[in-house]
Amino acid sequence: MTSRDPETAPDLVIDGWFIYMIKLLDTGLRPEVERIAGSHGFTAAQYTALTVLLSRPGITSSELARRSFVRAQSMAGTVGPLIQQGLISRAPDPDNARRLLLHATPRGRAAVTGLQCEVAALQDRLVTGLDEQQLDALSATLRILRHNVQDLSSPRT
Amino acid sequence: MTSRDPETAPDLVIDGWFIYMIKLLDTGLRPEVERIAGSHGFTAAQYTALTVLLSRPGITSSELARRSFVRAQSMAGTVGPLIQQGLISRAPDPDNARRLLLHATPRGRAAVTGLQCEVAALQDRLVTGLDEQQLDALSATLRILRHNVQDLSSPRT
DNA sequence: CCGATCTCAGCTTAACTGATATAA
DNA sequence: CTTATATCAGTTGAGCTGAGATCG
Repeated sequence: MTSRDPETAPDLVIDGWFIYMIKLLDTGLRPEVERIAGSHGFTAAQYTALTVLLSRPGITSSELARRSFVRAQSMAGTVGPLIQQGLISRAPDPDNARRLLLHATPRGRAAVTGLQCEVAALQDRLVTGLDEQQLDALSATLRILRHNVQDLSSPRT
Repeated sequence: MTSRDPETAPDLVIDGWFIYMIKLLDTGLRPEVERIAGSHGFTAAQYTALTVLLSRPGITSSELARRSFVRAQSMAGTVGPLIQQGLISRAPDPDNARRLLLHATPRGRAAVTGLQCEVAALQDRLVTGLDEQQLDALSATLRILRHNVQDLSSPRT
């Protein structure tokens, strides 16, 4: 068999290949994540925000936005409905009245628990074929990439 | 200084961490890619499609869509303006009249060349701090992830 | 008649910008 | 006064679904 079929031809490494590949993976995963989140009444962004909030209780919406590389307005639109539904509580910081601290409520925590298993199963399918060493290397590399992306906003010293 | 500041606390590995991280990187990179593409009159999706087309001349819009994990209609909306502008040519496959084969025109190729350098520079900033071995490992791992994402559409053996 | 390609039309998610009020 | 937070309003990019038409 020759490699004349375009579908089976090897990938060409092009300029910006890593950026292209990240976008590609995100595009391919998004429908699955949306399907999982949607089956529990969430959007993908809401699920993500709630999950991050579980590991960062007491964060503000602005801080959540910065960590997620979006504007405060965008994050407000994401967490707003969750507050309305009583899945996230919001109370002023006693030390700084302009900051509104977010916490997942028991209902919010319960609502997201079921999703975690399904997303973990999706991730298992994503990393099929990688051994422990490759998974560790990927984790370490992704941390570095994340740090570098943070620096994109402030390129100057 | 202790690690009590939430901004400097270590990342917690949560369920779906890889999926979350891919989304995060894409979100952080997208504004930069849009800025680069926009400064040359393209959208990010148009730049991506044109770049892929350069490495896959003679592909159809549907095949391009499959490779990009989007629907044929979405890809048609992306490449349509490029055809209008004369940056992509489209001609029927002599062997199969219902297939319309796409080729980048000389103008299309020239238009995208300037972008490649800027995107390559962005990628250099993205992978700052990774050594050759880590870059090779990342390339290999991303190929596996891409293959696994392709299988998400056809989950059964 | 079925399947794949292509097109038209409308919808949704989730980001964006700009402007404004408030509080440290 | 300046800065950070929060909110209101409108815009954009880029996916999606559904309903045809055409060709093999």
